[in-house]
Amino acid sequence: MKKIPVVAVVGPTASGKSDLAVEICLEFGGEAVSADSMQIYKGIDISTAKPTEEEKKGVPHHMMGFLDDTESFSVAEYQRMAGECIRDIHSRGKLPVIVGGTGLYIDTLLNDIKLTEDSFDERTRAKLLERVENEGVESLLSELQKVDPEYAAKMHPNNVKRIVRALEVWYSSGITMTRQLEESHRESPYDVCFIGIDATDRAFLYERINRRVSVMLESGLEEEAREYLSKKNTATSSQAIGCKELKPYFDGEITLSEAADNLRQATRRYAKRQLTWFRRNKEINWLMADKYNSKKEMHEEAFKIIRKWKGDMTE
RNA sequence: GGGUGAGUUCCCGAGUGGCCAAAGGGAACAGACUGUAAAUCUGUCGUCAGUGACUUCGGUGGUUCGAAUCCACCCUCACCCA
Repeated sequence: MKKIPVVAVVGPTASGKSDLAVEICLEFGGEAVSADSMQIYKGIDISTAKPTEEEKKGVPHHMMGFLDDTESFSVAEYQRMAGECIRDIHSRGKLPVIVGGTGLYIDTLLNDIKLTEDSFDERTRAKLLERVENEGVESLLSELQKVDPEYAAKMHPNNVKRIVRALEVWYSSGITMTRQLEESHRESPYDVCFIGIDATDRAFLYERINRRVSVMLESGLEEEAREYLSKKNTATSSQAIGCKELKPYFDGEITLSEAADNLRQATRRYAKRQLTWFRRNKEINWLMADKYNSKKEMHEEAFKIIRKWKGDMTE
């Protein structure tokens, strides 16, 4: 079976992914598919740094701003929906360009990871969490040791979330995490050209983040956060960096400038984690943003990589 | 000018004679990550060699077998009285 060609633009927040993706779409006739766990939400446009209509330059962007921020979302749904987008774009003779910083979403989508059926069970999870409260994690960890010693060995006792999830998978589907991990890998239907943006000097990235936060504040982040926080959003979106950092300021606990500093710091730490995630993907062609004199120069470099990849494919 | 309190490793902050390279937290760096992932978890964190050595706790000098911890003087900061 012939694989679907896909370009993936990855990297830490504020590195210039959105920009590059738009230029790639323009150059190669593509459409963007966002791979961002927060940009899927409606509203919170400023805090999630969604590209504006102007910045999109007429390029269609999928998987962005379609979900109400009171709703939860998961990788599985992302995988299914984004997969449909890719097939649709490809069927129309266009090049799908995945852009985003959510490593889990990207890997799950592009490696076509097979997720366990029926392994998502809120009630089981709630029960397990309750047991953590009453019995302590150790009890659950030793239970996991019995059903899946291999996975349990990798778990640190503080890693409550993963221990609980492993047991949740086991009780709801009868499959151990170790088995799930083994069986999840299958032949990907995509031929991916990965472009990553990083910088030789971390400070370069951090400065960009700092600046971006200032711009967000100037563009009305405060208002957006007030509005967002006024609603009840217990779901996935409340984890987003942006509104939650401003809350202590609204509550009068800290000053605006302190909140802004916290926001910058949280974003920098996030960028660091993104880098850690992407660095293990050896297929990524890294572009060092601080090595180029202009955006255009970096974009040209990306084009070159893509042309070569396309050439290799048709051979 | 007088009085009181304080100065600790990048930051905050414990430590009041040996068990102190110095608790704890933060930052930073590195790593993990398979249905909450912008979340969550882990490791390192004075220097060098890797069971040891060396340099640190405002400065200088002293007491002591031994000091971040005690004494003297000095410097800086905060508050109070003038």
